[in-house]
Amino acid sequence: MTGFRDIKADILRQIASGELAPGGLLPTELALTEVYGCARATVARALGELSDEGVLERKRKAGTRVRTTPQRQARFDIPLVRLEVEELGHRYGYRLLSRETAAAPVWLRTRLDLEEAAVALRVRCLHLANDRPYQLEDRWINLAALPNAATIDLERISPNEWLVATMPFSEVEISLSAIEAGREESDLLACATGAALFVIERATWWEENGLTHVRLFHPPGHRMTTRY
Amino acid sequence: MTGFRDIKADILRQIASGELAPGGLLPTELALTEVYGCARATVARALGELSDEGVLERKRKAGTRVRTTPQRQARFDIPLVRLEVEELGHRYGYRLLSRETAAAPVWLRTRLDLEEAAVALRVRCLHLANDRPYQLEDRWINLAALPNAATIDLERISPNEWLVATMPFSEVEISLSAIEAGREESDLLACATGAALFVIERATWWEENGLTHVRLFHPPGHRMTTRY
DNA sequence: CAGTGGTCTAGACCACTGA
DNA sequence: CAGTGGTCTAGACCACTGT
Repeated sequence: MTGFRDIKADILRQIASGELAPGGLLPTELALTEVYGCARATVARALGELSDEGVLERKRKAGTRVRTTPQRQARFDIPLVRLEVEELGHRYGYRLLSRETAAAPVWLRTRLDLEEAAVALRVRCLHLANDRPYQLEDRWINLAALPNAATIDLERISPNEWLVATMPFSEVEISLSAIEAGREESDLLACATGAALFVIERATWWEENGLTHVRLFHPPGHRMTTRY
Repeated sequence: MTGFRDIKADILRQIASGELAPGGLLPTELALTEVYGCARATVARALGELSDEGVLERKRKAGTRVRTTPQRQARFDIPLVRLEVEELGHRYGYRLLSRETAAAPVWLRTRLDLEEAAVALRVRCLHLANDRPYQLEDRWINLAALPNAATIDLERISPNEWLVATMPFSEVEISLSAIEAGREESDLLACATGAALFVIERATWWEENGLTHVRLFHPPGHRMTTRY
């Protein structure tokens, strides 16, 4: 019995072993049904998935080729902080640092495409693993889009968690970078001023309306890892 | 005509609008064929893809549910440095810094599961964008697995590029982090000592054999971004 | 054990695109 | 314009798993 997984595995094997060179042309789907003794839909699924994964390149009439430079993609899971901490076997803790309503600063308006008069809720909080700082969250919420946010009891539930449960989103932009810890960040994260922090930045929209922007700071040594 | 994309879009819309609550149960595939007026395979494809994307959760007999905490995944493309630079509209440059053969240090042997006597080629080079440092590459290549590496003209082609064209791989681990620039890194990347560098680390195996390990350092301000 | 998803088949029509 | 992939249909059998 030849399943679509078998076909994928066989093609990957052929690429690895050199039988299929980068840029090389594969047989047509119809020809492959005879090679593998299965229906065309099965071959189509195998090739289609390999194409999605960036291994193959498919064009009508031109056929299916092995990508010359395999489009490597790294997929990272972005779980809730709480679950991430618990997954590590640590005790999760949460502390609200500050919460204030203010006019949205220019950079935020630019980033989320907000109106000039936009008002935002700024929340800063700390996520702990075994009582040690794990992640510092600095969030801005567009109150025009999410008026309920103003009434949430943020002492008990983190904005992260509330938003995930509440908010639909249509578009997300995630950005990773490194930054030197300022005086404040180093205090809160219990590290040296000037230390290298790993920063995850996320902006979220719903139907063209900017909803929220958050910067998540991790203390030195933090790693985001994926394997495939 | 109802295609699988239409079905996906409609389900996402229902989740966003609240018609389908997190944890909520969807109708069975068979029931949905009547809702959308299409074959079961079409519904199956739509639900299957949403499941792969982490929006839905499917179990036999139990049915299909909306994930309570949407398993958000961020996909980042990891292209060849040269292409990445050219994509930005900059002129790509490359400079070989050093190249030496040495016994593999302990951390490398541990990381790649190498034998005690393993010998490695260490290559350090700099990738430039418009003559300014863009990425510092510090690579170790396991010569037992890739003996050809010793004979490559690394003045002309970067190890990155050579490996992509030459090397099949079965397993990759990518790790992102932030690190303070040491004296050497800051010199080469034209930034201050102690500046926060964004680091991409990648280890590659082929059939249980460690092939190469590389650390890619980016100067302050560098961002890795994705949108979906 | 019965209901649900997971996969496959054989056939069909269409859209795109290279020759 | 002809060949290729992209998608759909109607039907089938199976594997898993909750009841």
